[in-house]
Amino acid sequence: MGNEIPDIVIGRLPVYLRALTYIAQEGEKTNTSSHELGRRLGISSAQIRKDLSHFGEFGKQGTGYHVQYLIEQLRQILHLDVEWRVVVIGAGFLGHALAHYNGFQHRGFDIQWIFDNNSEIVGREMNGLVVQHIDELEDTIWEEKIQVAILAVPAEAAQGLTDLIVKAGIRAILNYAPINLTVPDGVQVMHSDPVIQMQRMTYYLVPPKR
Amino acid sequence: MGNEIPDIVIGRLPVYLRALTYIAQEGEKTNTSSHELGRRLGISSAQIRKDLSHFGEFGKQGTGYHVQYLIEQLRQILHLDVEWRVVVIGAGFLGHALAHYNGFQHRGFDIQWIFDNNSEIVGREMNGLVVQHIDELEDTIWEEKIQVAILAVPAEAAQGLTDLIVKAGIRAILNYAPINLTVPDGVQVMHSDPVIQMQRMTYYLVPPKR
DNA sequence: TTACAATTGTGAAATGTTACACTAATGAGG
DNA sequence: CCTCATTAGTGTAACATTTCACAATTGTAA
Repeated sequence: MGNEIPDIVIGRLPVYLRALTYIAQEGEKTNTSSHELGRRLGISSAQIRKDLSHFGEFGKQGTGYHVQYLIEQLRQILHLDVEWRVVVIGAGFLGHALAHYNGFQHRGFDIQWIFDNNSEIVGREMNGLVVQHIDELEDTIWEEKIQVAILAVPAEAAQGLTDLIVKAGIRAILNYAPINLTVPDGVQVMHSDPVIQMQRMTYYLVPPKR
Repeated sequence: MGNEIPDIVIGRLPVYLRALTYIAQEGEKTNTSSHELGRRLGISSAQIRKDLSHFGEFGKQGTGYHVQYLIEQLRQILHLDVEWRVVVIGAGFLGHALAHYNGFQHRGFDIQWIFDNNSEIVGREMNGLVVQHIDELEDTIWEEKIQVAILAVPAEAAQGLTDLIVKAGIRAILNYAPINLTVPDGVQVMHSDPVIQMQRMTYYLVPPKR
């Protein structure tokens, strides 16, 4: 008991949650099984059962899992039963896209601020948000007790801003800058560099002849 | 001999490559070591050496790795010695951001086409590219022998388009739609749903009291 | 009421990954 | 030439993750 739950298990839970949400939306079934989930996700049913078993017994032999109940349980486990307020840092093309993406809503996140250092962009309106000057970033995080940030700035600026926002209280960073960030223990970072992901795929491809 | 190289090893190579590129740009050293790389990336030096040893002997005892040489070797391993031509599917806010991102250049990728089904967007110019109608997608992939695609469309459209582009010859897909794609064997897919990444982090955070 | 198909949760086995610890090579400095 | 600090590559041990396989439970249908 009291074992650490592997990171890799945590990483799959949001995927399960997303798949369950689709099943719920389809509205055809109130129940599902590890086999169905596994088939949809390309994961073995045993792994899904094992993963869930770290947190409790959510299913029923013979009938499987009640979709809505499992969704609620997963949301609790992942701390998504409250809505996390998020700052976006950088209002260039990517920040602009993030501000306009409505997929955060209903999945646990609410983008409430967007910042940039470019005075031509500051003050502009993006999907209901007004771009703030980056000088106000530190105070905003501090005063509003924001814990989650999305970094959408050039690589050169990323580490400096990271140090600043961590000092101000940020505890989770989704980083789009193509650079490896260094953060203190206890601060979560996820990296999202599209080129890294594409380079990972080309290894398996046969290069074009030209 | 002839062993399969683990996916997880392949996944780290692009990260090594990116770090080496920064070291090369800094221009202060022509050589580096597994220890330095590890320190920068938060990875153990033993792991870096082990990973590289799958592909050959690139270093020299006592002196480490020649940065430029290792960069070239990694680019070859990852099939980045030719430039991959890429189609972006979806010219909404995200597609727009991708079209304007110049970070693909010099890292092995060249976005040459962008498609959308919205006639109000088709014909618009984005960073030198003209948005094409999605009806031309299949023929373009086929005729130009494109193997890499970035999907930036709503979830509802993603699987249908995936089936279409795979049939047309696409072999690697970077998917931004918040849905799990099903593809035939031999087709690579990487998923990039920001919400999944954020949900993974909130598990480790203490939720705000409100 | 009984038989049966479906399904979970889980120990144990199998497989995969990382870390350790050591040998051998290298170059710098005396 | 010798010594020493540095470092790669690697076999093996330690650790982590996945898969297997099965008992137990459930609901359905005869």
